[in-house]
Amino acid sequence: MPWHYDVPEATVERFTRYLAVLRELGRVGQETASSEEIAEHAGVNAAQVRKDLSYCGELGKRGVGYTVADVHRHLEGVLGVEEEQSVVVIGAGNIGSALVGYAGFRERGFRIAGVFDNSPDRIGRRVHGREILPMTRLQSVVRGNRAQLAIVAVPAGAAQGVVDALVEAGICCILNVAPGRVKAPHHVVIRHIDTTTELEVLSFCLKESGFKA
Amino acid sequence: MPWHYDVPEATVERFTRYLAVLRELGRVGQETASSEEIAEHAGVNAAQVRKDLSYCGELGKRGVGYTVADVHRHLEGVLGVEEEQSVVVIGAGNIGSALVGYAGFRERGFRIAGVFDNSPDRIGRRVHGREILPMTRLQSVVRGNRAQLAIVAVPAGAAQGVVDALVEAGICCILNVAPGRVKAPHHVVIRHIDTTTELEVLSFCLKESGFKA
DNA sequence: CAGTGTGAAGCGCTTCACAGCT
DNA sequence: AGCTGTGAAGCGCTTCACACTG
Repeated sequence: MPWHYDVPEATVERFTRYLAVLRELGRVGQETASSEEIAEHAGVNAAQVRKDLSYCGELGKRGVGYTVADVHRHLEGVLGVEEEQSVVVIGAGNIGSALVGYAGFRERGFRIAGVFDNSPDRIGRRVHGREILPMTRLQSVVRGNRAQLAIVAVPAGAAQGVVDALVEAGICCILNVAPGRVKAPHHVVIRHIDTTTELEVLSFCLKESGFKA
Repeated sequence: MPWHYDVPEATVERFTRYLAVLRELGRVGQETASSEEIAEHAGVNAAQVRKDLSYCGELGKRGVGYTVADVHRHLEGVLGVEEEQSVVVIGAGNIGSALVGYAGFRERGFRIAGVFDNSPDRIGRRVHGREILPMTRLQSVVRGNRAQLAIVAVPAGAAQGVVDALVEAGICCILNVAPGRVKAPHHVVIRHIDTTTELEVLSFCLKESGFKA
């Protein structure tokens, strides 16, 4: 994988959008696309698309555009989703269970390797066909599946402990769906999803009509 | 509400974090806090906290710090969550149902005014004690509850139609939990949550250890 | 003094504009 | 001619540094 310099986080986030756009264009049989066209679908500026894609080398043909299949494959490589990635989910409450049942993961290259919880009520039960495992099994499942990603979907108060356990088990990329921040060593990357926070921002937008998001 | 100029979106997002920090500090009975302390808990720079809070006017006392209860109340006002906001949820599948059952909304000032779906299998059933309503009831529920916020949790293909219906019903702030982008008139604010996208970004981080998020 | 409020510097992302391929 | 790739300008957010104040 020819990888040059450091890519802005914002660019990586757009990569995921471009990937979705190209997947769709490929599905309808389109062979090439201009930066203009990709930009249109992704909802960004065309120069932005060109600059972003240029991080991957010179993928386009001048006077022609980009080869859909080509760029698609390339972005999959850059994002590391050419082959299936194993993910563990911690927390089998409402949200954890919903995520386990979410078909979109599989379609986009993520396989759920295990679902964990520490509540005796839940351990042993099944969600969407998968047995809920005790946290004591975490390390062996992570290793057995070479899982590198984890989703934390537990109550706020339990999140820090879960993150610690994940780090201990060798996970270094974590998606935290619990509200509130958690601490982790520097080499661990944590991203947050907080639905309530999003609602609060939208609520702000209500008063501030001059606000554009 | 003394509101001056345009606030950067990044600042609004941090407001939600400060609010959480202050709520917690208030809960443990702390009366004042310095920008340093707030910054520590929120995981940002102290100067950032001061600059952000200065958008609300001069809330702090020099040589002392900020009055916790004061700033807390002020931020609630700025975010428009001093009093309960009604939210409608569209889509009663895995994720929509999980959100309806999520206690965190209520605690932070959001009340679910109605859950909708267009599947005859689901209409009339209950999720977490609430009856699933047909989309035909949307407009009257929105009006009856003066709902201004909506969460869309339907399959990607159905999202655009749902958004159109919401706009038609008078909603202008939408949280889209469905993958993919949707179009809406300029005055409508849409924010997106896409768990798979977050996983893709994390997957990128796996290869790029020089990447900091 | 301790800690806020803020102009100014710093920095990184976005957009422009155009040279350079095909 | 058409469209990419990219240096440079533009712009907005973050951080610094310090005047100012209780």
